[in-house]
Amino acid sequence: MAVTGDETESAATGDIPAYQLRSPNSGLAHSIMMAASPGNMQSPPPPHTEAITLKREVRLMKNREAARECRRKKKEYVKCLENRVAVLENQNKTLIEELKALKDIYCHKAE
DNA sequence: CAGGCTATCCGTCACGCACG
DNA sequence: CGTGCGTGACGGATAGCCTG
Repeated sequence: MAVTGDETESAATGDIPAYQLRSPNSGLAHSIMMAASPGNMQSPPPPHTEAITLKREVRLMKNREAARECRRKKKEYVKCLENRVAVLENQNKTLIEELKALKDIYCHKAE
C-alpha cells in the first residue's frame, strides 16, 4: 500500500521524470535503457527525431494511464468476484441447513 | 538497528485484436 | 495494412514486518 503517488502529479504537470526520456529505438531490456540517462547525450538530436520523441512521449503517457485504468478495472473485478464468493458461500450454508432440517422432519415422520 | 523478505504499486515493453 | 488500445509480463521502488 502506502504509495506516494507523486509520479502521478509530475505526469499531470507535464514534468516528465528523467528516466522516462529514452532513445526511440525500443527493444532493449529496460534495465539497459534506464542506464542511458540524458546526461550521457553529448550533441542535440537532429530535428526530425524531436517529432519522434514527442510521439513516443505521448504514447508513453497514454499507455501509463491505460495501465492505471486497466489495474483499477482488474481490482474492481476481483472485488466483485470476492463478493460473489461470499454470497454463494452464504447461500450454500443456508441450503445445507435447510436440507438438514428437512431430513430431520422426514426421519421423524418415517418413525 | 541493520538487513532480508514480502506485498503492493508503478511505468514500460511486447503482443494481439479491432477498426478504419 | 497501419494504428491505437487493452492487457500480461517484467523489473524497479517503497513500505511494513520479522529476526538476529
